[in-house]
Amino acid sequence: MRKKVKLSLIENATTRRKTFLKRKEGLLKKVDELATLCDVKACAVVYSPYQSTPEVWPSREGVEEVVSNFMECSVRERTKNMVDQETFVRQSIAKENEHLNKLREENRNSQIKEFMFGCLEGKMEAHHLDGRDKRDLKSFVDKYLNVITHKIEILTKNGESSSSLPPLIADAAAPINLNQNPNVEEHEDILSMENNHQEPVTARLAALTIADADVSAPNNTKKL
Amino acid sequence: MRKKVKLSLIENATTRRKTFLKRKEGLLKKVDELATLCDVKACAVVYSPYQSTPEVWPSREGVEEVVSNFMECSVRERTKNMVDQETFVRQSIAKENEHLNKLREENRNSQIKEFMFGCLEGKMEAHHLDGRDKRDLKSFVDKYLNVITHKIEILTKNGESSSSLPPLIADAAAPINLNQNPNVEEHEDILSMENNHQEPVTARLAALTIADADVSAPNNTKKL
DNA sequence: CTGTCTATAATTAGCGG
DNA sequence: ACCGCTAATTATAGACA
Repeated sequence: MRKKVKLSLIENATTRRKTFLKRKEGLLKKVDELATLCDVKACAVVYSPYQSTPEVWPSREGVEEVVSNFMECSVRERTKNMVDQETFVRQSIAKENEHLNKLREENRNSQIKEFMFGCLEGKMEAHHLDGRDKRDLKSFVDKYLNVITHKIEILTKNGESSSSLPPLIADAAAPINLNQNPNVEEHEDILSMENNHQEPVTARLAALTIADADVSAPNNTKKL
Repeated sequence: MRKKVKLSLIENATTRRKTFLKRKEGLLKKVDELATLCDVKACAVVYSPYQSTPEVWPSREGVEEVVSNFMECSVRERTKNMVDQETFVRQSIAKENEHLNKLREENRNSQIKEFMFGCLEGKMEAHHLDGRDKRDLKSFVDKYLNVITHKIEILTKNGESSSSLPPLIADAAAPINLNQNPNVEEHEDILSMENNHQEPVTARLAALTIADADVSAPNNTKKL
């Protein structure tokens, strides 16, 4: 499997040169596209140990024009929209961290959902929940129940006001029969629940609501 | 389906601005990566109507350093590795055309293969072949037959010299029975034929070889 | 307009010739 | 070294908030 390259100096000289040539190509293409699509003046200068003279885009004159315009600004002006490399990298890192946190969030949510549905199939014993897990699970179950309750209300009202649509949903007190499809791999997202699991699940969910999901000392250990 | 953007000035100003912002980001990131991965000095200057001062990477000093190095070269030197935009675009077009031709080639090959296998299932009547089609089909069939013949030779020799491996392939003179799997969708590539179709097909293919695949006036019409 | 999301297009790392 | 290929990563167009 192709590995995701680490963003740091490529040690192997052959590889480094190859990468350089490929990426320089790509870069010049990007500059060209940017200029063409958006009608802006731009230039790039790349100064490598592989060629005695720097390579530039779009042409010597083009570079000189852009650069002289740049040089004409006062230093104050020049500095205004400037991104120095350190700031740039810091910003990139910040962005990546944000993204990472989002992924962690998603991941945790999936685990909780997985666990919740696992419980409904009676596989509760395998996990040890700490305080945070319990709190999050409770809030997840609550959210789920709210959605279901809301749906039931809507549909009940519809069923009463207009008998033309047959009630789509079983009464919440109806007997529960979950295991008809015992190996469900994907559980639908709670916010986009269509019409699969939610009806007969209700009562069980309510029963499942964790009794002591309260206030143990906050504990950030991630295991769930 | 997201459409492949046409490489020309974006008419809609809002879209153009959005594209500009996104692509400028991407571009600066690429410059950063190139410099980091390959340890080269590089800079980019983008001069847009959206900001009063040009945006640069990696920093004012960085740009000035790279640019002054550039300016120090004699004009002759400067011009050496220069790519002016016109040449650049011409090269891009040439490359794209090459690619296009390769795709045409592939496409034609697929059609011929498709047709050949179609014939083996008796669906020959639907097509009208011109001279070129016939020639290409003949050469395709010949190639195919060569591969098969070669395989048979190899395997026959193996079978004789060492009876430990049972012959994997039927004798070419054996009765033909193609239609056991009548709706084959994918035919394996002729160069990587493993062990599916080729054996019983041989004799039929030979019989199919187009009688008059010869020398009608060259005709470039593409229909097959 | 500015930002987020997602499906698709584009780039490119690693490999084999 | 340089090409071409393909599978993987990355960029981004377009839709939406």
